[in-house]
Amino acid sequence: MNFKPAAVNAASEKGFAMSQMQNVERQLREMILGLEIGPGEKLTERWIEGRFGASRTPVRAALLRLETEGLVGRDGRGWTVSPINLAELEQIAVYREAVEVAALRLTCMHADGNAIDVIEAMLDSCDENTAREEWHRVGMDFHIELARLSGNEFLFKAVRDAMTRLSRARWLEVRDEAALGRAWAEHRAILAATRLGDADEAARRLSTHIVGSRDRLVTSLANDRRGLRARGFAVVAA
Amino acid sequence: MNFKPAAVNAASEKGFAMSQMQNVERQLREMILGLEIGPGEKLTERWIEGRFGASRTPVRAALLRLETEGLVGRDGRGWTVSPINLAELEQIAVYREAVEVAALRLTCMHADGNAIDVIEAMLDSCDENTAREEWHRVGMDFHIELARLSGNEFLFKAVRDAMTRLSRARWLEVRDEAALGRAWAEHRAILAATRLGDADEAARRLSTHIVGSRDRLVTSLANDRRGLRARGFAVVAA
DNA sequence: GATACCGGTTTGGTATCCCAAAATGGTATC
DNA sequence: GATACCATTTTGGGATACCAAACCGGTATC
Repeated sequence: MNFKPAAVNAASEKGFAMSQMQNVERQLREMILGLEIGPGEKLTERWIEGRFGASRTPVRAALLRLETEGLVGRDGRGWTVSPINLAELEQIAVYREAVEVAALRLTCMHADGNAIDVIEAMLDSCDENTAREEWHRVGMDFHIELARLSGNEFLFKAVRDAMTRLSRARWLEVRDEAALGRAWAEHRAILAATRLGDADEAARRLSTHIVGSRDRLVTSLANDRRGLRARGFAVVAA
Repeated sequence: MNFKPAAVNAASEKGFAMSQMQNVERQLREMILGLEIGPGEKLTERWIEGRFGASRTPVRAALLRLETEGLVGRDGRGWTVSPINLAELEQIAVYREAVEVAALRLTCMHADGNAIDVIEAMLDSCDENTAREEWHRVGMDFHIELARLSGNEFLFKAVRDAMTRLSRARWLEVRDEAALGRAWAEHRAILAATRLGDADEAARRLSTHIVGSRDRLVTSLANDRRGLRARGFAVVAA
């Protein structure tokens, strides 16, 4: 029987036909990033199949794609949601710094005021009434969109990929209002230097921002490991 | 019928059990990188299925993986071997420079003489009697292994991925003996600076090497576009 | 109580079948 | 000769059936 109950409706989003594979991939990614499925949890193709009303063929394809994003991994024969790995987070920070700084330097060489205005507007859209989740999302998009301005597809994808991998950890981070404010100030300073085309200054500020961000993140997670463990989240030490 | 004729034998390489997916992926990658299937050529799942004696399920899985490597891409509904894209090659050079330099700087901070000896021995293994194909392979492995020494998995994978994407283009490049000698000299100079832990010097030489390499590559391919076209290879302009 | 063993169950890997959409090729029309 | 049109074939997307290996629970043995 080729009857697909609910998934096919969810698929047609604004009349946009989506393949089952894309559906499963998107929904599963959201569940993983939204921590609806905890880091370290086991996944079976059959569970996913039942959960999303798709057969194993698209499920399998989606898993293969998510594997390349580092969101799921193989555990022997089966599938596992990737645990939070502190050592990996530190390595990603180094990687991020390399690609983001390179992208930013490129951008500074042909800074486009309008494009920078758009990014600044993103930052402005967050105020004290904004949900924590939104701050989180905008904080990542800032880096991603900034990298996009470089015009280099590879640097852009590298940054986007790195942010995706950091996403869950950053969501788990206990962040106070002050830290968020500091981050936003740093974002604005980076933008300002970029607008002026001052590559060295922008690069320096971005590096500092990334390193500080990494330190706060790793410290927070290391301190809260007990709490995370209690929620059933696998956390691998640095 | 679940009978698998020859593929299963090729699979057990030194008693090493390999899944059909891995088999198809590896063989197809080799055919693409070895230009046995030309850039721009159309692929059908059914052709691959028949060619390697595997069913469509592992074939599709392999294609999905190769897609993330950039070796195949989607052309509407079907699959295509990625064409040689000059603009992309230039972007990859920028990307490479960012990640390779970052990796090299890390390596310089904890330079391991023995590890560097191993890489130098790789270079030494090439002489006037060495096949062109071997020079080609060692030239890539030099960069990959050097990146591995950084200890950063992400930088390493980024370099490996970049070299894979450059591989076919470099193989197509018309390279004279002199250019090869110059490249090897640059490799040795980079190693020497790295051995001394002179990060700035090593980084400078690596940057120069990459930029020079890019220029020669793009120029060569642009000049030879007619010849490549004649061989049935799709080449997209910068 | 710990452990080794065994049979049933689950699960990923694979082959195969069906379908709708897209490509193809031949034909009639202008 | 070019073009629009229709029948046929091909092809990728998806669903399902089957298998071998891994997993699990219970039992017997020490």
